[in-house]
Amino acid sequence: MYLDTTDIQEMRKNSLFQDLSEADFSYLVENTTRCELKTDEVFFRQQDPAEEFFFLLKGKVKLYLLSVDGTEKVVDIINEGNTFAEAVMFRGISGFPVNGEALCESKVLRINSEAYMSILHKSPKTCIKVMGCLSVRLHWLMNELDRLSLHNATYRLISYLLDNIPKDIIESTEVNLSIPKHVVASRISVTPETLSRTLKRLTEEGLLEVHDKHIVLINPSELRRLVSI
Amino acid sequence: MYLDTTDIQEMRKNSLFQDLSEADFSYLVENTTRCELKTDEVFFRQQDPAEEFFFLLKGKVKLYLLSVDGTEKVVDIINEGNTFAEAVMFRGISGFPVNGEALCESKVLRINSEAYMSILHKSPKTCIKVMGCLSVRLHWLMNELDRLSLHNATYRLISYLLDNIPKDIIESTEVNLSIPKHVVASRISVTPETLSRTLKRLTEEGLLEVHDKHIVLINPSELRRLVSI
DNA sequence: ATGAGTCCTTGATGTGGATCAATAAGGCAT
DNA sequence: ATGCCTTATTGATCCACATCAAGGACTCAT
Repeated sequence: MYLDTTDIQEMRKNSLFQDLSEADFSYLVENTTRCELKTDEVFFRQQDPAEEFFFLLKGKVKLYLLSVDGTEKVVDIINEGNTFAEAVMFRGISGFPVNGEALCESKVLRINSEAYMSILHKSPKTCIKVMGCLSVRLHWLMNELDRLSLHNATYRLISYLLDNIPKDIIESTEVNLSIPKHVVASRISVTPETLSRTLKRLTEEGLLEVHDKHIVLINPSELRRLVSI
Repeated sequence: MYLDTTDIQEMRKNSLFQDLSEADFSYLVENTTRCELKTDEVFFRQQDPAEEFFFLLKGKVKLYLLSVDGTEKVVDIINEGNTFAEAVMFRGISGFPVNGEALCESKVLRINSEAYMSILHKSPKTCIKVMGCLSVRLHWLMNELDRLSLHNATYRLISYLLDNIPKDIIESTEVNLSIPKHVVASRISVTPETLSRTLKRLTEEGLLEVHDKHIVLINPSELRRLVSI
């Protein structure tokens, strides 16, 4: 399925495409298709040949790893307006390192990697932008590694919640989990049971209010203090 | 201190510099200094302004994070011939995300980031090489994240040991830990006590032999089987 | 409305690894 | 040699979290 005007506009906004010349961008658009995903649809798997990368127009996508016994670890949750799996194309080896699955009805653009690479070969400016994106992710991952090994479940939950609100908010704010709790659990590397209990404890301590997927952070400043200690 | 011929030769071998023209490379060399480090010498800290990145000529360097209570997590151990902290220069923000400390007497080249960036601006080919490096690191980190959250201490220790021998070796092989055991422990995110006990258990199971820093992997195939289950 | 399928919660129990503490063993300076 | 310091080992204890198991709330197809 091909792209319509609004798709193209959305795509253009992303930092990987902003700097492209009109001609290059059109060329890229010609090498891009749109694709609609149903909830729970897996649209690429670990080891699949990676001849394209993706731009999420609408919906939510989880990237996850499967271990041999079937347990899954959610590595990242992609939101609208972001690209993903773009790092794969720069490696020699082809093959996705993770699985990609839609968490709800979603629309993604599949962008041909070779087409994008040919453009990069002509535009150092874009290259440097891309490197910026890559290294931001790199540092984010390093931070994740740190959180996992240095900190406990409560810390990780609070961090996750705080990541969903602007950094300067100090009054009571609501976070709307748009994904099932068990996916959140996997994202922060705990079991659903532990997530449930941790939420309960924080509620008893007067820091949260949980109404299904709506979570009220009663005292964001106090929460920030907790994770910065 | 400035570079001598062998320094320059070593540096040239690294993939970040291989593709540079003779002129560009010379220019870079002019913007590079050498620096000798004593054991345990900290030569950059988290938040320090990052105006350069590094190439390790000789020795060993650990990159680590400190949390507020002083516990440290070794994020990576750099070996001779590799660059590090190069990802920092592509982010907008300046400031190292980790601390760097020599594990033994070491020699590093400090390469001016701005000089390298100006070369990148002219050479898409090099850009793409750099992106390759970045995404390899990205996937390596993702793998680490996976190991940490999905697997236990024994798994991580065995993986660490196996990373130090060629992938096709099947007979008994010796791994020489060139770093103190407690650094290994931090690298795989366990306490020294746990590392010690795990080594002991694997020895009792006939899989290893430990002689101080020399560890004999008696049956590499069996060890590989253990971590692939 | 009935049953089946999710998703979440709650309780009971188990365990891997951290923590605390003591001891040993190897530099290294005096 | 002596004492000191760092690294490594070993035992005892503790705790955060996983696991197992059961039940409730909700949605959806029949």
